[in-house]
Amino acid sequence: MMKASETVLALSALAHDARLAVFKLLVQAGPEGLAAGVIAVRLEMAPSALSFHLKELTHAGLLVQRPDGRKIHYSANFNAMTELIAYLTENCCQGAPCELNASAVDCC
Amino acid sequence: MMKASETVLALSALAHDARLAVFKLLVQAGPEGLAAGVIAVRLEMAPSALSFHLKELTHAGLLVQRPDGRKIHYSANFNAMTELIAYLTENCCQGAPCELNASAVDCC
DNA sequence: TATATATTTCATCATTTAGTGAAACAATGA
DNA sequence: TCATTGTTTCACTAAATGATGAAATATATA
Repeated sequence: MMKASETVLALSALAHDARLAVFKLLVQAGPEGLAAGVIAVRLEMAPSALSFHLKELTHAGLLVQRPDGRKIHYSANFNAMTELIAYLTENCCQGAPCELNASAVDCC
Repeated sequence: MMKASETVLALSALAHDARLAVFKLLVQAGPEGLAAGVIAVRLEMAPSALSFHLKELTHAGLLVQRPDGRKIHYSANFNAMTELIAYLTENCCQGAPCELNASAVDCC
């Protein structure tokens, strides 16, 4: 189970346009992930800016790094995201039951 | 369905120790919510600091304000939280299926 | 070894965020 | 009306965040 401090770290990491876009892209890319340079091209970001955001997401445990020659592949840590959602769901449902909408139910 | 920009706003609002604590407290408190002063006492926060954070959460759509005499009651907007969770769940599950852990499934 | 490629790190700067205490505002009750 | 209570707003300050471009690092290839 996730601690509040870890949750805040993960939320902070995702609470930025560019970082949320990076995470979504890497979720779409699947377990193999994408090289930093590919992400930079796809999202039209400066390499140094992207590197900064990748570090934030990785530090929060939401991304995993894997060296591949002179490239570095980043991929989404699905387990961390699942734990984050679980934490929020618990806090959402505590006290009063919540009705998840169709899309959320379909998804899992 | 939630937009990315709205999601970032909600995530930013929750990405702070004090604000996450406020939101959790108000979820526990249920639909009636709590007066600002009660929240301040429970969480040992300065009134002006709390007011700042309540404004952030309200602006993000996560809280609802209700005047009650000279008190102001704040309550959690469960629908907004549900939408936020739905957005994250969709992004979590897109590309590769995710297995929600037991606590999350039990909850809803 | 020299060069090119991929990414990170660093220094700098502007912006945003958050805490503090005083003052202001609104609503109630004497 | 005056004082009290509950909350917000304001001005100020400190700290954190994010963008930028240059330099550094590491790996691969000629």
